[in-house]
Amino acid sequence: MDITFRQLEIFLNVTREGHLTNVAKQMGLSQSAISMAIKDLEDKLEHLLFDRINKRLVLNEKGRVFEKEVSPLIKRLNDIEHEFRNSANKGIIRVGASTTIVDYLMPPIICNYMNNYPDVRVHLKEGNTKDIVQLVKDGAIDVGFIEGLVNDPEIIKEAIGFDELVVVTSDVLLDKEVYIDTLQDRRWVLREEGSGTRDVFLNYIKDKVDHINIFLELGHTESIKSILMSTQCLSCISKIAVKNEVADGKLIKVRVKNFECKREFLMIYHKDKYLSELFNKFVYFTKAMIASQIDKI
Amino acid sequence: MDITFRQLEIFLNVTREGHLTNVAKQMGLSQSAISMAIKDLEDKLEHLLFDRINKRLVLNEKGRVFEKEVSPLIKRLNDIEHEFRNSANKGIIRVGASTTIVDYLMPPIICNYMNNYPDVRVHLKEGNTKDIVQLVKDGAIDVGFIEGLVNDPEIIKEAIGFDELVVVTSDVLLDKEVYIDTLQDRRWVLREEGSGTRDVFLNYIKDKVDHINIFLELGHTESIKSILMSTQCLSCISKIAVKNEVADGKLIKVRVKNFECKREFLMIYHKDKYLSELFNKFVYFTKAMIASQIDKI
DNA sequence: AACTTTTATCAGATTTTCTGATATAATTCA
DNA sequence: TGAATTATATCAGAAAATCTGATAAAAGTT
Repeated sequence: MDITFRQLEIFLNVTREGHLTNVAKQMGLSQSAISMAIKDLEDKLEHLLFDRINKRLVLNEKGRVFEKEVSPLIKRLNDIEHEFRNSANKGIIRVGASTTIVDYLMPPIICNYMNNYPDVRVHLKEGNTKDIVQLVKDGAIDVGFIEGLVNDPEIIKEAIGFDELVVVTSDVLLDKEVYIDTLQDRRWVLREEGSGTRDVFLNYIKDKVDHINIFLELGHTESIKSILMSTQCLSCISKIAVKNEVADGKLIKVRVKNFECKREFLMIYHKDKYLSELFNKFVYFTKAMIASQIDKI
Repeated sequence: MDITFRQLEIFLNVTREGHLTNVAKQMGLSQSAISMAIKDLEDKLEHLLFDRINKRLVLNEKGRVFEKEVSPLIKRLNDIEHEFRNSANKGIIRVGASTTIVDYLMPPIICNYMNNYPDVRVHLKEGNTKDIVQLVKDGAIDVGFIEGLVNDPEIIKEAIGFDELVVVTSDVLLDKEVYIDTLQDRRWVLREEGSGTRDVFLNYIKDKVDHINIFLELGHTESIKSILMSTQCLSCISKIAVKNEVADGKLIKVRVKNFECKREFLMIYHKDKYLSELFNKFVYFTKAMIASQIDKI
């Protein structure tokens, strides 16, 4: 019904050889198979491609353009097929990560990974924990890194490290030991609803304080840090996110008594995900890198 | 045994649709046919291309690169096939022509033809009559234009116009009526052996003179003209070749009495040549152009 | 829990492709 | 010149590939 790959290969061989018989031998087929394949191709294209001159088939004016146009494509397709078969380290991996991880852990990891696997492209998607879980469930990403909790029968999760949320501010008066309830009426800047960081914090303190004064909600940790540095607000965000600012003295880690707000970083993927060599290597590499990143803090 | 065009098309459709069932409907095939085609492709490539997540097939990290690489090639192949079928005016025509025709008739014709048929490439080969005949017999050129005679059962020939050989010089003393035998001892510059022009001239005068003083033999008509203009030698070459120089007074056409050395221009092609629409149009166009060119002289 | 939807797989039907024999046509050789 | 050789074309039937319809399996929906 349609032109086949095979016919094009036979065509190109005949083009090169000029003799059906040679091509037949070369390809381990009968002469009649070659003859019929060429005829069929000509029928389908509605033009003769060869002039039958003496005992040879020579490309005619139409066949020449066809050869010229088709030949590089077939070569390329053969290359792709061959290359694809023996290239375990080639692919396009889609990764999703929630905000803190995207901003503070992933960039150096991806960068390092891509240096080690130059034929793998990594697409990085950002989203809150809920978004990332949904993307994994849809198969829109291969693997997700999240800060929150999941509980879904479709999803396989692996803990890859601990994170700690700390209370920070630029108010020097708070550079001392305090109890959390003495802070509950100060102006707090938190991440927007749906954020894992926010949920974990609010969940953790709900037994310790009866309310908290949420003054501002922002989508990005970086914006929160900017606000903190220019006002006397407080926030509770990942230790990793404020590592540099605390070291430089731009922000102060408030020493809240009995406050140990930890959470896990999780790697998640779909239970039906086929674990290709490439995928496994990526996961292995990334887990190792994240562990070493966390250790540094 | 090998990956087929069909499988790649099915693969790309599944890629787009995500559902085998939809693709099956779309392509008018059963769902199992699609399923088996995909499985077979995966087997041949030795990698899974899709993750089977819930009721859908979603590209995995390997499938994504394959899709990215293969998709443009398949699109291009489909385009070529479609375009080729309905493009009567596209091709690569190989033309051979002997020296005089190549130099003085073909250039404007080819140029004009290519303006009218922008999708046809013309390859022009030069050679003496014998060479051109052999190229036609081998099918290495589609059509030849020659000045000499042929007689070969394989070759179809058509007269396309008359040419006249004239005696020319820059010696002003010869601007008068003369007999050929009064010139035989002057210095003649002729084309090399094997040239149609030379053969026709020598054959024509062999009954009129007993010898001729060949002073110099050159491969190209233009070189002969250069020599003529800087010495007082004579030559006998095509009227067409010296048209401009005679008009400008740079060369003189010697009025030799009883000298009418004519020959035919022939168009030749192989008897087994398939006369495609494109070929016929080219031949028609070229014949008309040559006739009009010759008329101008 | 029953129904629906979707993919996977199997055996057999269908279609395509290939083979082996033969026809045709031209060239080479005796 | 005529026989042998060499090449392509074509045909009928064999072999292989592809497709269908039925059924299984698995998950979502009602």
